[in-house]
Amino acid sequence: MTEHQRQVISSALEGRAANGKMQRLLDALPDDLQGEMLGIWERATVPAGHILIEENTEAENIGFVLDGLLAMIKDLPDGRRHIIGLLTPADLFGRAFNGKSGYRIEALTETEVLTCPREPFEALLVRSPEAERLFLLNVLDELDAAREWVMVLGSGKVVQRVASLLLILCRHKVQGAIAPRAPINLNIKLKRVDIAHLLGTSPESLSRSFKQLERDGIIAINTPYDMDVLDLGELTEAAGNALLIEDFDL
Amino acid sequence: MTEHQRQVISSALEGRAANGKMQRLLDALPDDLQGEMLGIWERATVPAGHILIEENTEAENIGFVLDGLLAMIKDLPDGRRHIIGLLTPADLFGRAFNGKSGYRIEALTETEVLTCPREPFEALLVRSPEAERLFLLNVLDELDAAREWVMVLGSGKVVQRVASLLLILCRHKVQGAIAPRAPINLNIKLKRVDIAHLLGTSPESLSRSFKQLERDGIIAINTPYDMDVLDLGELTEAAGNALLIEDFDL
DNA sequence: CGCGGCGTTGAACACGGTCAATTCTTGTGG
DNA sequence: CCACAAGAATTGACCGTGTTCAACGCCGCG
Repeated sequence: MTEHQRQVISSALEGRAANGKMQRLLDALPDDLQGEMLGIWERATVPAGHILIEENTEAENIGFVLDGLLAMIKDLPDGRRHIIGLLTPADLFGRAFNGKSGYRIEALTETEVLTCPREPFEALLVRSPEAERLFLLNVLDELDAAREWVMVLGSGKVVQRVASLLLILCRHKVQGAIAPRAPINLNIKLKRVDIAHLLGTSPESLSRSFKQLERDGIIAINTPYDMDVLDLGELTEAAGNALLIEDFDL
Repeated sequence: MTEHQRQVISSALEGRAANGKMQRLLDALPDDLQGEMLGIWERATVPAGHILIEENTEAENIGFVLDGLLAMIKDLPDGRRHIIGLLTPADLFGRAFNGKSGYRIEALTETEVLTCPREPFEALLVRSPEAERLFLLNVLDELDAAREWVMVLGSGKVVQRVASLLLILCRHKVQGAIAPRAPINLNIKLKRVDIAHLLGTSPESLSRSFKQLERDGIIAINTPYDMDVLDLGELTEAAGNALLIEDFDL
């Protein structure tokens, strides 16, 4: 690894949420591959609304989110759109080994990403079982996340889905920290419309659900993008499913 | 590989839907590992209703479906249940490398499976990059399937979800066969209640949706478990989303 | 023959989607 | 700094869809 490469990466990671994970990923690689891995990545800043991977194309790039928020989006023939999942810092996206994508990747906010061409990335995975193992674990996590969404969307009522979303955000926020008794402050970076598309509902219904949770004393809404979860237990209750409880040591 | 092992496996695969895939998986392995892989599997027949992997436990087994139908099921606190996904012949289940499972695996019909202890399976994947690659590809497929469900469940109307389900079943049935013009006969092995839990709706709504599709001339219902898809194009239309169209060469 | 599981049908009601109007916020230019 | 415009969120009213509850028909089985 050249000094130049080290600098590119360390400056890219500077102060980013994705820093820790990226470091762990790199450390798990054999020394000689670390340099190779670093050498193929390039940093980019994309504005909100930018499309990183088009639907139904063989994606030629693999990406790694440093900062910001991306979404996997599917447009329906009737003009509606559906958000299949979110990509947050430290998430990988792109379709290594996996053909064309059935949805597109779009930036919901201005986003910092590392990208690299698919070919050398795949080649590196093929050559390095360690790298492939890391990638496999990453895919397994994505699979869990996707199944979790299946559960959330299967739950009938909208309030339950909203509660579930908030729970997931909470979990993401506290990230293994010990039992959070105090209110958890959430900084939502999604517009109401986007949340609606994510939960398969309308902005109007969302608004009502949020209000209901607030009336029930479960959350406090400061601005549409800033709210506090007052009672995690009640929130879990409101979600109606037994998701994620074990992730907080209540 | 001993002659005995060959016989165990070949008799297990005899006439099974999973035969082709299993053979392909084995062929991709280096010779010396084929025997090892075969040696750890054991065949079992489980009755409908049997639970193969309990929720929230570290699953000690990996499984491979030979025949029948399994489901990933999550029980909700309010007594309702939700089916997250189905496992059909040639599907792998269990949680290699992946900790405890958030749902349980239950047999919906009498099912034939191959099972093996998790430890040696993982060990084999670690030792053989080829095996790991196969596993990775399998997980990637599961991920696609899970995301597909996310889309299906996100679509508002029940008829659309039902149509989507039928489409998926059709695709599964014709499996790469060339353009099916004639009616496609579907043999549904799911009870109405199970379909309801899978689609996040009620049996009553299901019944009405099926009837509507029949009234529209899209399907013909012979018995609740036996129906013909008369017009694949219309069915796709009714599904409302652009899923899977490219999978049939219409 | 009667019982029980399963699927369907019908009616009443609740939930959520849709449309329209209003408020709040944000960003722009005077 | 204020006025104004555009976008976003909320609120309210209405209506379609789906859930719920109940009753009925259909088999398969004891």
